[in-house]
Amino acid sequence: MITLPGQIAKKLTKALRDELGDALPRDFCATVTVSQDLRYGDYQSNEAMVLAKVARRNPRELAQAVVAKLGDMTEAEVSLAGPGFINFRIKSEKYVECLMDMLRDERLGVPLVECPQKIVIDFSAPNVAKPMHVGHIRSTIIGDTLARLARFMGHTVITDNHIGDWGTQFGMILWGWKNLVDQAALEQHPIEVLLTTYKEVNKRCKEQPELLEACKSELVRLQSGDPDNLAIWKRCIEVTKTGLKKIYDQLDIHFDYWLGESFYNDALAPLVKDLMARGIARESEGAVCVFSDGFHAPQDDPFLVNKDGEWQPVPAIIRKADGGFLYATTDLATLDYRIREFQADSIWYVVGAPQEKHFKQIFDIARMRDITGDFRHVAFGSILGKDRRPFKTRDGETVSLQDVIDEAIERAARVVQEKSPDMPTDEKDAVAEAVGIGAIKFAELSQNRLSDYIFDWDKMLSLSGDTAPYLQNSYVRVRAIERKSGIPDFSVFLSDRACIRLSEDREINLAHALCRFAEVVPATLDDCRPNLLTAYLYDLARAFHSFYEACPVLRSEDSVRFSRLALCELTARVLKLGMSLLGIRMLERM
RNA sequence: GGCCUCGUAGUUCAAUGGAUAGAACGGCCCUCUCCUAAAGGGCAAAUACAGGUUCGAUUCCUGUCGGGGCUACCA
Repeated sequence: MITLPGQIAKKLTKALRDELGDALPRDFCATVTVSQDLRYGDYQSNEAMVLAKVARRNPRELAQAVVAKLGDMTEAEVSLAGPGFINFRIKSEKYVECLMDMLRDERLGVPLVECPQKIVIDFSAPNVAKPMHVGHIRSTIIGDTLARLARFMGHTVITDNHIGDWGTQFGMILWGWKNLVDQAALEQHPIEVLLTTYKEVNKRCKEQPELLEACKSELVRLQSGDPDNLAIWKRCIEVTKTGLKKIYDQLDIHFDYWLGESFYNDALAPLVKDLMARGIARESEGAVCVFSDGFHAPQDDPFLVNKDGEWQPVPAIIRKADGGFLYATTDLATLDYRIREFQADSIWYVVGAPQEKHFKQIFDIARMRDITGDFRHVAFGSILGKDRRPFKTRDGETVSLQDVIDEAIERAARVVQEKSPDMPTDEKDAVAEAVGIGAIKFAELSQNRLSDYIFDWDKMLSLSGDTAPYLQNSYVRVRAIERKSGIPDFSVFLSDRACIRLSEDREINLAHALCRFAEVVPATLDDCRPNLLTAYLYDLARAFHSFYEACPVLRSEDSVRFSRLALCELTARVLKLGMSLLGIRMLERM
């Protein structure tokens, strides 16, 4: 199935080829975009103005010629405007056809990708014994949405939670476990005790440098295989995983694998040896490093930095002078494993923007090793505090993710109590959870992925305006209409009588919005930008609410009633599917 | 110092080089005998500064000012 703008683009491409002949590149494909201002049309193309330069022709004259070549289109009325815009106003019957197609299609018109890939998505990745805080929201929620989108588009997706289960924090935890922890309390509240222990040792280390040494030696003992320390370490991971899974279940986020850093432990020494043997890595100042191989121009080289007008090496260190391995070493082993064992075509790392250089180096080392694949660092901006400075993570003042979730559900519960006091308690709880968690996810996904944003309780947990509950409410409104319509099964009812008629402005607006779903979903995944989908769904819900106020459904008759019921049902389906791609639940009542 | 990134209504955010820069919150007006008012309909309000590229710049380039990040043994 081809989207509406896709059909137009195809014909436009042909018209341009007829007009320009060989001046057009062989693989040229015209783009048709949604008009910003609906007075000009529904879709527009700027190709004439862009290509006029290449063809050395007057843009308006070229556009004129292309419009003539297009002739009468079955899809749209074509017009020419300004310096060479080609505008398309979709014919009403074409919208009707599109809506009818959607009614019969489970995918609601969204095409599958032409070349399905196997994609490993690496996201969330919290550290053991340190609970998730607001800083983990972005990776966790964006990563989950990308996984859902990619699967829906037809890719094979493997989600992998690369937890930090082998870091230097274990020195402190081990020392604390042996010297501070009350074993009885640990049995009762393992996660809380683990956290307070870590915080306490961290605090003491800052005051007593000699304690830090004790912690380091605990770490060395762990890494050299001391059975006591290994047992404690394993117990920490178990406890942490149990706690994490509770949050993930609540968020409805699940992983295919939990291959943490420790999983790659045995692969590190051979990897470094291999890199040295192949001349990719060498010793420098006692450490083993990968330096630039001169493949890139200096300004694009992730292993060089300009200092006082000269290019200085910034190697990736893969083994410390003391023999220890680092983040980069583990990531190289991880990439290796994913390509070899998972047969991945592509790996997406949903990790903050500050690590851009790290990933450039990792991907470049993969190139040096002749490992090929589509490696992407899906970066995102930082979460800032009110003072516009990065949210601090080590001052103990960070808000935990669980607190954010609890607060969101609590706020939602108050609204449910206020709006629907007669609802059964069980349902109230379910609504509060879906609304609260939906609000968090939607707020996160509405942001431009790459911009920093300021964390604000009221904004993150807002329940009115451009938020998840606004969309959930439009779905609830449809469901209320459908319940009262007395029609038992909508899929049967709608397939029996194929007729939609659009006359009111608000019906046409709604129809337009519904048909756009098919083009928005692929675009969202192409750029890894969930905010395209949230913005679209909000637009759709707005069109629906507006339609709902002006166009009575159940009180209208015959074909109008049928037509409006069909619009309602399609709105519900698009909203439900769209929100499910964002990992947000819809409700029958609220 | 060098490199990267960001500066948009009072506030928080949008806008593949496109036409009159969109929303939300907050502010000010309206709308519940009517399918859930968690809603709808209005009003006021913004591209840091200075140049350049072109039919056209919030977007690309240069410079200035300001925030953040990175810049060899943390992850």
